[in-house]
Amino acid sequence: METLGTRLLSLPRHPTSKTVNNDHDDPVLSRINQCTNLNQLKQIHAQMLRTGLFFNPYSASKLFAASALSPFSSLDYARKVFDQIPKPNLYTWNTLIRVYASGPEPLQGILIFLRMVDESPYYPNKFTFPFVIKAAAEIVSVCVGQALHGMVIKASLGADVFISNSLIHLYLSCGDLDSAYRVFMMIGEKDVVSWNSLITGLAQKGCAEKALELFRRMDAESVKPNDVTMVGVLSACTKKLDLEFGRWVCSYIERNGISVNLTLSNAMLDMYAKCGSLEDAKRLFDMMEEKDIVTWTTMLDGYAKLGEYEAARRVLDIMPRQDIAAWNALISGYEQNGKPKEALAIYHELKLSKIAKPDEITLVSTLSACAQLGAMDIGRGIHAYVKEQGIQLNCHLTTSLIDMYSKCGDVNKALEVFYSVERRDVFVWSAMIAGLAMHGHGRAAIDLFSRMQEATMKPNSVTFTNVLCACSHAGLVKEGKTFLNQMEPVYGIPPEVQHYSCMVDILGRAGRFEEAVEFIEKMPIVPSDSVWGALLGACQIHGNVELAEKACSRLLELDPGNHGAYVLLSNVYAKTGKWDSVSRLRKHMRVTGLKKEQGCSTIEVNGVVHEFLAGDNRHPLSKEIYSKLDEIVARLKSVGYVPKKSHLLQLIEEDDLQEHALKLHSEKLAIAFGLLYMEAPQPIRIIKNLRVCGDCHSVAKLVSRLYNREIILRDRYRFHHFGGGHCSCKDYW
DNA sequence: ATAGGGTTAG
Repeated sequence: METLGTRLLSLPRHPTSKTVNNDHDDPVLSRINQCTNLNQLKQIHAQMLRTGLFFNPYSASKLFAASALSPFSSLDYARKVFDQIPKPNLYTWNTLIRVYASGPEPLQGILIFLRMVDESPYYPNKFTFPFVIKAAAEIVSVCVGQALHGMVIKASLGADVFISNSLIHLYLSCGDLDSAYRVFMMIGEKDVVSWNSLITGLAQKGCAEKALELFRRMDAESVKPNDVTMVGVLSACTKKLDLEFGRWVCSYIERNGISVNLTLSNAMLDMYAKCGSLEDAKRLFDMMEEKDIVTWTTMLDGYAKLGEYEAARRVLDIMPRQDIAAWNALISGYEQNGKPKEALAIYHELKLSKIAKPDEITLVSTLSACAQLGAMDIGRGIHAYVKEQGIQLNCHLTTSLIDMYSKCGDVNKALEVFYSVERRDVFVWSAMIAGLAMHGHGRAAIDLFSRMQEATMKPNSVTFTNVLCACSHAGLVKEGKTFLNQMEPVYGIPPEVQHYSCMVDILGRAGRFEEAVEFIEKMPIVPSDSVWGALLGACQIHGNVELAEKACSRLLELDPGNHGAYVLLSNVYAKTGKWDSVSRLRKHMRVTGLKKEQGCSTIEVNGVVHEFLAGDNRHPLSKEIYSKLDEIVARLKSVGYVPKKSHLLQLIEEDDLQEHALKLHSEKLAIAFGLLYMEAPQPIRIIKNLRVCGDCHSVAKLVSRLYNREIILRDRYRFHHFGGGHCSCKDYW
């Protein structure tokens, strides 16, 4: 135990320096700077305690700085050193705040700052503020930031360019663009970092155009940009997918002799890849003498996002170290390009190989793949993994879990996740509203929207799409109108085309065609294909031939390859018995080479996803499935089921052939398969890529009664819960 | 008496 006594006893061992004037004069202090590992530093620490040198605040500050800032430092050890120092000086306090601010627990930086103000004799100085403001930026606290900004002004440090630059960074990281800009304007002598802070922050916050504008102004005011500036500018180009300007920036860098370090090369590489020029990316990649893990991952991601999966895979296989980001790039490449099965295969490979540990991003991508596929067993497995690993649910992960459970058909489980978390951002709320909406719980979705406001969470444009979608699925016309009308005046969110589409859908489903048409004519933006699609969909439900033809032709003007439009129109003709028109349409489709998108149903049994196409024999158990289907149809007919032939797109003359074609619809195969191979109380969950047809809908209702089985069917637009002969959509879809 | 702000991939 070191005591005051030891210190005094040891003092005579430093006869030449009663006060230390220069680090080089003192052999111990100069040794601190020569340490190359923690053990050496600990030996000096021990010696300083023995000799008492440690109790000189200046000497202690030197030791502490080395323990906190040197390349071999450890925060744990640094903190122990700090706690031993009886009277840390201002430099020591500042250094501790600094290391916390850029470490894993920035909040500690703020708390240390408060302790310093409270218990030390020092006032924060011009060095303190940049560190503590950095901590506030890291925890994204605009309140703490504003309080610090106030202290800066009170301390008459408002003119310090270092502090101002930190404040710009802080305000931008909290999304307060106006304040950031105000601070920027107040700086008398802006330096290159002032510009960089603003440009980089704007680029990161999705204001790419503003960032580029600022870069032009910087040029005009002849402030010389540096490499960091160019990284920010390239990042803005990347966000805008502006290859042309990106190329110009690369040549600007060359022309102006800006030093190209690894970070800047990586930013250029990312710009080329994300803006779609794999050739440029590949050329740069091959030319780069120094590559780090970011270089490899950027290249991999570029290939994966542009669908060059083999090339992406090759990069993964040859890169020096496969960290989790590399795997994530491949998984999300598949998942975002609508290849969820491939995404899951990579995830499984990752788990088996144990090369890297899945992180939140891996899980978010994989859950999204599960949601696309309706693979709930696998999704549940991931949820279990999250719990097993003690991973805290952040808002991203919460949103993904809610989305996965909703889209896999278990909205109650989604609600359970929703209620289990403490933190809910606008995405979490919106996902839950969407989940309720797609399951037809329109009222519950709207109630949740009210609760969201009670929680003072500001809705965004997506929230409103989901709320309007809820109104549509539940047939809530009046409510839908109210929400749409409130968007701009009450919430400051101008309605976009998807909101108008939802409103047309709401009016159309309710059969209020005149109103719907008038609404389209009066809407303040040009109606898109989705608006006409919504009208056409409503015409199908109500069998409105005249309007269907009009909507279809408008839709085809905007999107000539939309085969769904033909299917819907054909359905309207069939529903109203206009078989010659059906025939004409068929012929037209044949001539123009338009094919109906193939219907496909998937069902997951024990973690394996089985896929069925209409009339398909690919399944190894195909024979059993078809005989089960025969049995089902026979049993249904015995209680009076008559196949609804109007739901055929093909024009088949003979009656039994028509019936046969209907029987082969993929969702019926999946139902038969589910009845055969899924244990009784568990519901049969099916995902269909297109809208479910009326005949399959009736069959599912009857099966749910006669076989006493719950069937949950997700089609392209919503969920159908069949039970006891009824469907949750109340035959309104 | 020591020092500070802005940087790329998922």
